[in-house]
Amino acid sequence: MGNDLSYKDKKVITIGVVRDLTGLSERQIRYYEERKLIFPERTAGGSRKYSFSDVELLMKIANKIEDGIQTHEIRKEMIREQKKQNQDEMRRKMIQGQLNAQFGLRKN
Amino acid sequence: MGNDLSYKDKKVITIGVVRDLTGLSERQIRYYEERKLIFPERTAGGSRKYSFSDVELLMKIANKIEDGIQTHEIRKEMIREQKKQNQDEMRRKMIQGQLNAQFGLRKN
DNA sequence: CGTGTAAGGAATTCTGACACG
DNA sequence: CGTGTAAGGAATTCTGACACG
Repeated sequence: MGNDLSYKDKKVITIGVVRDLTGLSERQIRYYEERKLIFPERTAGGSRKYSFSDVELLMKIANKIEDGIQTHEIRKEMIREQKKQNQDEMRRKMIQGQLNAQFGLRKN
Repeated sequence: MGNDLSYKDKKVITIGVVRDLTGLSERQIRYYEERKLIFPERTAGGSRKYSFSDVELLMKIANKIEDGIQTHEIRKEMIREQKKQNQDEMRRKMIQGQLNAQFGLRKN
């Protein structure tokens, strides 16, 4: 079933609150976006909006940076993980598709 | 076990986003606070912060207002519900206490 | 009673740049 | 490379008040 995109992934938190939640500076938070590690949405007026998932991700990123890993490396890691997840999702869907074809109408 | 106070109840959403999420005006949102129906937290600078629960509650409130119910009535309803919940919680705890006393150490 | 609005000010956020290392 | 900072401007939010009904 398609994930609800419930609270955890809704982009509703402005950068100031994210700063307070993570302890990072706004500069850092914006920089990680520049390096394509994080992707906030924007309000009509142009302010960034983050989700709780983003907040968690930011803390993971901050930890890696503290360990001396560069943003470029972090990005590659993230892309790798993303690919893997996509594959898993693909497999899951294909198997479900097979089952549906043979035993019918269980709507994904 | 004490609820995690996870995403749903964390006060992190500024009034502008709440406005967009609920379709209410900022005026309405602030007024319902004045009438003690909703209790946002504040940032260091004094801006209001709401939770997803608050957003849901606001929409319920808005529905009741549309039905012609006055804020004072809504407040009484809410207090009634709150009392009931407290009682239920109290009973639950007492029963748990009894069980612990007789059969020991299952930590709530 | 519930809501809109104009008013003035303060807090928030934005971008692009310079600095350091 | 990652981060701090001062700069100027725009968007956001706040409060108290007047208005209407």
